[in-house]
Amino acid sequence: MEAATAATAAMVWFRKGLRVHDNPALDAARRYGAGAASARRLYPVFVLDPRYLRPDPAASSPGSARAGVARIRFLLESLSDLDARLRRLGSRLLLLRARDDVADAVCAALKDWNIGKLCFESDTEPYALARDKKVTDFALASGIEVFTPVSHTLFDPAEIIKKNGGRPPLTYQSFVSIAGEPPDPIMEEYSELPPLGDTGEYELLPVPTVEELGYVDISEEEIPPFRGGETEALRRMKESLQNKEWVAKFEKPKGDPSAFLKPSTTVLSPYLKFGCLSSRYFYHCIQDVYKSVRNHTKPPVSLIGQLLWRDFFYTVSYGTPNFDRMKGNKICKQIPWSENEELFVAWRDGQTGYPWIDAIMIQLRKWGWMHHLARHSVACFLTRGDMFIHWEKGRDVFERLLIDSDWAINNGNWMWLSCSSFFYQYHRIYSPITFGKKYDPNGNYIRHFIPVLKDMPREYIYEPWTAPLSIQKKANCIIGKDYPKPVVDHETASKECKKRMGEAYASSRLDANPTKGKTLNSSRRKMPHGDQDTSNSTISKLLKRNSRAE
DNA sequence: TTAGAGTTGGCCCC
DNA sequence: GGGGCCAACTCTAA
Repeated sequence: MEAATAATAAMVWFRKGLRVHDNPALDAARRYGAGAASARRLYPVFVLDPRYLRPDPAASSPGSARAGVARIRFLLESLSDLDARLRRLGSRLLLLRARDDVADAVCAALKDWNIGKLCFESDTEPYALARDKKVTDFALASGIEVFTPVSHTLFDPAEIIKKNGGRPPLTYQSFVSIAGEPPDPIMEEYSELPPLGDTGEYELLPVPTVEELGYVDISEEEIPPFRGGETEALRRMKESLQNKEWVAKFEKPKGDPSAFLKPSTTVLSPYLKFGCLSSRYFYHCIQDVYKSVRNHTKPPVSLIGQLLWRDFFYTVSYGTPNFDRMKGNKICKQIPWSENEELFVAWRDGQTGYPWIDAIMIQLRKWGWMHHLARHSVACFLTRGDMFIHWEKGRDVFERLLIDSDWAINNGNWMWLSCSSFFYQYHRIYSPITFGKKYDPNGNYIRHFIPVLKDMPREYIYEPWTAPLSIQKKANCIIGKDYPKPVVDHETASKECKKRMGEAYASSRLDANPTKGKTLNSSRRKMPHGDQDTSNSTISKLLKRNSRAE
């Protein structure tokens, strides 16, 4: 009876979905074999991926090649918490280390432990789809039952696409009108789980610390104020939802991006990313609050609206080939971004000379989290606003450093902010000076994340290069020595960017409709007087290029 | 073909 | 802090 009896052992394979509540994969695995004569066994498994966790000394900040140390820490905390919660139910987390490939490690365990049913949450990211296909193919070929419920998102992206005639809805409103109401979460609370199966010769690891993973030089790193795990996720959610008036009045664009001691949003995104919090359970709890108040805000700006945005991007990303790049991506504008490694590095390392931009990038590196509008500011600055650098470069930095880094949402928002898709009003540029000042005129946010500027007087904190030398000396911060001079002039850079965006758009109109001269004429007529010469020459260049192409 | 809508800009004026 | 303008984008629905 010690060894797992055939066909009554189930494995729940955790990847995202690091929670016990509203977890259909866990629920199915725990029910497997109920009523059968033989004893039931449950194997709750997580596989550590060395390619995700191995320190990369060549990286631009502490962490692995794929993830900054803040997210790695968050993941480890989430695993510890999951293990603790499973232990309270008489089980535990079986932590395995993959030698190389995670899928291979899962397949080996399935075979060695004689698993009859494998349950894991469906994951729509390309990397996960490939990995999961490998495991599913192996399991089915071995006669193992496989169950992969959709529970990371409110809705099933494939179903929404089907309802929309085979194509993903490309506007939020059309998404919302198709989506309807999400399925209810599983509300049952377990008092116990089936006993663990025998793991034989397998080495079961305790959840490692970041230090044990080989991150040695991080003692001086600021530890982000957000702890990983389901317990913290539920606590945080309850705390946010307790203030019913705040929930009812929540309007995303009105939040303060410079608030960092007490962020103006819930900061539940990293918990949703790892599945420490179920989006359906969160949705359900918000609806509960709405029932008890007279009025509440509505999508897209409301809290519910934010969850729907998440699902919107998941759906579009699932139905769009090459969603994570410009080339070969049908919904992405083809824009001739420039290459400038020096400017890019200044942006990435928080050395642009614009304190508002640099403070945000430093918060990203240290905390792995910034307010949504702060992300907008720096994304606009890197791409269409000031530097005209490819959104994929910025996407890579965010993807590695954010603790809530989410493939669908991150790529979607980078296309949005760079006016490559979804949003096209490239004349609207975030000012690296006035935008932050509006919320935080004293520059407290800047002073916290860029200590060298902490004594800069209020009137110069957003533009320290304009401070007289005597003031710089008094503030112990000489611009050009202690803090960089601006790497671009926003005035001229943003004008140049608008011009280039206009040209790129004109070019894409030509590509879309090469036979129609009409569109071209009308766009020429709309050109402002001062730019007449350059725009005409640009258009003639485009025409030439276009005729060559034909 | 066209009108209207689109999560969250800056600037100036009151 | 609210409203209108800037200069004009794309996509959808009719």
